[in-house]
Amino acid sequence: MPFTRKRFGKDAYMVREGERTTDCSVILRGFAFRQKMLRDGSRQIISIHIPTEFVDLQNGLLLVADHNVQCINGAEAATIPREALLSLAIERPEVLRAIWIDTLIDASVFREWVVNVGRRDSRARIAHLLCELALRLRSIGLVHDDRFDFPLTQEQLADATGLTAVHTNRTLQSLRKDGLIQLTGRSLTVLDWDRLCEVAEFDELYLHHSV
Amino acid sequence: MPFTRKRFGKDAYMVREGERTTDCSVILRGFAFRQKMLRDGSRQIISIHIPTEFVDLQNGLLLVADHNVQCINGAEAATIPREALLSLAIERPEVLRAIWIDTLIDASVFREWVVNVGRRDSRARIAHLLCELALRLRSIGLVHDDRFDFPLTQEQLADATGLTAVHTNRTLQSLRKDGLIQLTGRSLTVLDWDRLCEVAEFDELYLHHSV
DNA sequence: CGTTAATTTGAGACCATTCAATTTCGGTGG
DNA sequence: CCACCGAAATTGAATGGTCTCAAATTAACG
Repeated sequence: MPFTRKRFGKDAYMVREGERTTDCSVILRGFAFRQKMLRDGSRQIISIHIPTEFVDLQNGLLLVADHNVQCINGAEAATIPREALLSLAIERPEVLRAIWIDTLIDASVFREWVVNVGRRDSRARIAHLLCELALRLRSIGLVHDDRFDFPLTQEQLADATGLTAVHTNRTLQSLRKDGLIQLTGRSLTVLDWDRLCEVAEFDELYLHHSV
Repeated sequence: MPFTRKRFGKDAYMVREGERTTDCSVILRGFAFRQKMLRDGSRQIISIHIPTEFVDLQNGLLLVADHNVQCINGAEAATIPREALLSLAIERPEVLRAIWIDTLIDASVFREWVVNVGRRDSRARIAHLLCELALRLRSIGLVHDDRFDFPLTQEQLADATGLTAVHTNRTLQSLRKDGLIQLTGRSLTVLDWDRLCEVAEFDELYLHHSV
């Protein structure tokens, strides 16, 4: 399948809202997130994406991007022209199936994020985001001894959880004080997985890892 | 295509979280919504669905439901066995394309809801939900003179916007006082579409109606 | 009509925000 | 290697939007 390898610098945009879409990208290295900006300058991060994941599969059929995709500390991606992906999907049903499942799981994650920002308090919100990220990173082998790379700044974490940076800071301190996590620099260690899940009311069903 | 016509009573569950899925349903009459319950009894409504829409297309490939689907004031749906839908999709690429687009737009709506509950204040949240619903209802001809059927109770509206019922009530009053909407019984009239959109910071791009 | 569900109102408390200042950290050049 | 710099993290204090709880009013329904 034809693809182009692309490098993105720190905080670079991979897709911009309103742009006509032409291709889909898989992250090869680094992290990215989807986000929307509001007029007052505030930002909502909608999902975080890790290597091996598509960040914009919807570009396969939707002609205009409805949100931004931004990478975090520089990333590398494989960009595939829309037509190449579509024709492969039509030729090989198992590819189509995989793509569709990916889309469906994406949607499931979005639903859980609605619940997260809509109904959980600040501790649970942040804990939930960490649980999700830990599990997804584990599935691609990027967690070692309950420790993984956590590239988000506290401001970005705030934008992902619908909180302010200040309150995110205080909430993280609260989680640390309780011995749930350790967060230094860009490295996060889950000290007590069970209690973290408990605080987050985390149920991994929505990730559909078994499918 | 084989399907069963099903009737659902007031507040009846069409799909339950954790259940093994077997089929997909299209709403023929009435409204439904997707929701998740938290342990403390609080509920987050994730999306609202109107006639002609699939409520659980993800059941085509995901084997376990990750959320509940509940109808509002009684509804009627056409239930299609998973296999029938899948084999039709494989036979006829244009059907598959339509199904995939539907899934993608669904996901786009979820993303916008994340933004809504994550970053907008109570007035904007409710206004935004109303704008979205009005536009979608208009596209199937259910809006007349800027008036449409609004079946949600204030408690359900609260669960959809991540607010409490009390605060939803006060916010609705505020929108009424400003002459933006009229809401009596189960009938909603948009009195000033432009200003309502303004309050909501509504941009219909994410609905992808042109695709 | 009677009964329950839904809406409305009031008052007080609290979680999260805002704004501003300070400290720490990571990177860069002298 | 250290001084410097900007970004990120942290702290404090005051404000405010939303919540909680409880009661009263209105609407819906058999």
